Amino acid sequence: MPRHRFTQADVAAMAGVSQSTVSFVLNGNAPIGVRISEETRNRVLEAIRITGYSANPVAQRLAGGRNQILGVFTYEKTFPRGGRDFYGGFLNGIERAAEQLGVDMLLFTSARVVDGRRRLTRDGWQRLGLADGCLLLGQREDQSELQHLLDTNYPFVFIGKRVSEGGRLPYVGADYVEATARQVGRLRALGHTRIGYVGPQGADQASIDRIDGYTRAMRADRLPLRFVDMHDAQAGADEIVERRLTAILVAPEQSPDEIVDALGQRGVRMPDDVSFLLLGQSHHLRQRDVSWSGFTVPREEMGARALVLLSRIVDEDSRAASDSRSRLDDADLHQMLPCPDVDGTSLAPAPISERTHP
Amino acid sequence: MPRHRFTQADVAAMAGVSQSTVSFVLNGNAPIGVRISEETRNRVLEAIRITGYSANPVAQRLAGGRNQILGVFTYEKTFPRGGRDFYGGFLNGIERAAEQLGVDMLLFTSARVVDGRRRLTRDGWQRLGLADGCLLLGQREDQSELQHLLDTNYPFVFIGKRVSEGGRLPYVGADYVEATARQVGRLRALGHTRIGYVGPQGADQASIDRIDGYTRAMRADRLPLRFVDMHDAQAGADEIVERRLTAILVAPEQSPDEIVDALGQRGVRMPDDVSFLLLGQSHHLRQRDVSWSGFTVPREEMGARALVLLSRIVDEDSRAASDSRSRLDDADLHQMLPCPDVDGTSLAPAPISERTHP
DNA sequence: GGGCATAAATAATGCGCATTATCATCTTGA
DNA sequence: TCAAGATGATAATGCGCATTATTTATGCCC
Repeated sequence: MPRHRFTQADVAAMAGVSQSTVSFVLNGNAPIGVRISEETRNRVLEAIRITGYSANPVAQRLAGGRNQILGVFTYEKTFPRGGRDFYGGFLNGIERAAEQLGVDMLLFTSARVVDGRRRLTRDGWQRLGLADGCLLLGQREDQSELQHLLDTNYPFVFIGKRVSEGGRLPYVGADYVEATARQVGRLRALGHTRIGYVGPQGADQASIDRIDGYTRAMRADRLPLRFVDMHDAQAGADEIVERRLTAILVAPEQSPDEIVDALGQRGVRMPDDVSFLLLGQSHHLRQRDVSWSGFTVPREEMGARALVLLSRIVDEDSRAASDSRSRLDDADLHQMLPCPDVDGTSLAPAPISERTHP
Repeated sequence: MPRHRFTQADVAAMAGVSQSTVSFVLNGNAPIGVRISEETRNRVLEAIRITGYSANPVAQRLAGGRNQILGVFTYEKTFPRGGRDFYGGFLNGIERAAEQLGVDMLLFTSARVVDGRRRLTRDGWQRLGLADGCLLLGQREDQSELQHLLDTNYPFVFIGKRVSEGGRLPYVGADYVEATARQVGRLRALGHTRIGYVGPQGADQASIDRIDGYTRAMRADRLPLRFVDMHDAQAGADEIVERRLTAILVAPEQSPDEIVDALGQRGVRMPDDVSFLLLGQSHHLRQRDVSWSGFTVPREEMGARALVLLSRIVDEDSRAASDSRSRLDDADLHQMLPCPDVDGTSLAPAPISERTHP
């Protein structure tokens, strides 16, 4: 039999006051018309100290309050499997922030899985209510789900840029556009002009932004775009050789190893003949010992910032009634973090031949 | 304004019955004296289908029911940091099981940190009540905390063997004793006799069990024990050379790399001169490319089994009143999983010289 | 036709808290 | 002197559900 834990009523009895008084003391913010004298306040606090009382988070939540739980919903499986780690970095940052904020993390592992992806269905949706708010991670969110989120005014934050829904989706993203353009700059500075791009051309924001950054930077320098199809590593390698590319920007979905292998078979060496810049960390857990140049996505920082933002949104919501003006502006709600460069061993100056005959 | 979600009362109204009837239909188990006709039952179910009703887990919990949340408490930080990954494998298995059981995972990241370790203090303790039960991971649990857990009858399961508290702590552990003894057997079969042990001699169960397995196996073969102090890698390497050891069992807390390096400097090669068997996976995230022989701890399996066990305990508890006999016996409550051998490149037959002159 | 099981359900209660409405007791000012 | 505030609190309510106690038919036996 679960022994009775101290409740506000217990504390109240000990302090000789009513339960509501205890609640007011605890929450600090007594509504207009309710006042607690300093003397009573102290008696209550003393009783709390003695009993070691702490609020039952379930009851808090049911009564419409906050319960210091923030949820994490991932559209794919949360933990690394099959050699791919999508969320590790983010979770790290989230945990760090959660610790600092003093909140617990709820992973929605119960959500129904459809086509290998978790869905926020009607029943799954209701479970979100367990937490004060929720972080959303992953690519394949569903339009109707988003609409529902917005409709119900449930606090949430995306990790990763989201432009749909008229910019009403709060997110913390990585600035792929700027970072990718910057990589082109690095290559230009080393004399490269024949710069290719390898990566998916999908509709996900990361792909769009990387390609955008590549396209803009190349156009600004009046260089021709060279998209290499790496569906087949051998054919792709042939194409790279044929077009005499001296540098490749590689999206992390693509395993750069294979390309390097295929090029190696053709006598083309990395980085002397072809430089590689990786546009973010590889998702593949086991990489070989190559240290790639390129940029990294500040995943930890993104996770931490997202949780902090979510926490702020939750706070705002709870005092929305009393304090009309929202303190969260567009810059808070839509954060783009810079992606720092990485200096590895896959970047070298363009071959002399290319520099003399561009 | 969070739009009103469907409640049992809504469903009841639609079906023309009372809220309690809906509750009974949902839970299936109407108490003695309460009966619901098939016809009413169907009407309720139909209303549930139409509304898409699903229970509010918070209310469920407050009312003393279960809410399909299982907690995970780690004494160290949950996610990998500082190059060490303590829990990754476990979490993987836990998540898999959670998905199958249809429960959400709550990570108690809010617990107060004392001396770099999370503590289950009075306030942290109350928060456990958010979940139906909780898994405990990590080494440094506190005696009084354990007592409290037992006193309150809160459902929990340890990951990792626990022998204290008179065997009343449920756990899922790895059989280090058998696995370590088996490693001695592998070495014996290859002609080794001068077998050393490198690892902490602490009071944690894993160390105790590994040393126990080593000691027993060596004694059974009437071989002398050789504990090597690796506090200083150089001194340790000297000792290995001096004692002419041909094989070393290494606990994973110890980084085997350093030992091999130190030995290499003395012209002693792995595995030709000295074989190494690793007693479990290394916690160090970045290892070099050596593939160690030894055994692995089935962490995923442990995590999954522990969650399943926890779930069963929770279920038992809820029907403890009606069904007096407990269906969980000692073998359920104290599971030891075998640790499969790993064939790497660090194991070789004993040098000829040692075989002829043992 | 009164007592009495049985069937089929509902009403009522409480979980622990936040919040709203309400109530006493003092001041003041005119 | 008495209404109008101000002060300091309490009582009451409801969140959504599980559970216990109670009620209302209906058939059946003697």
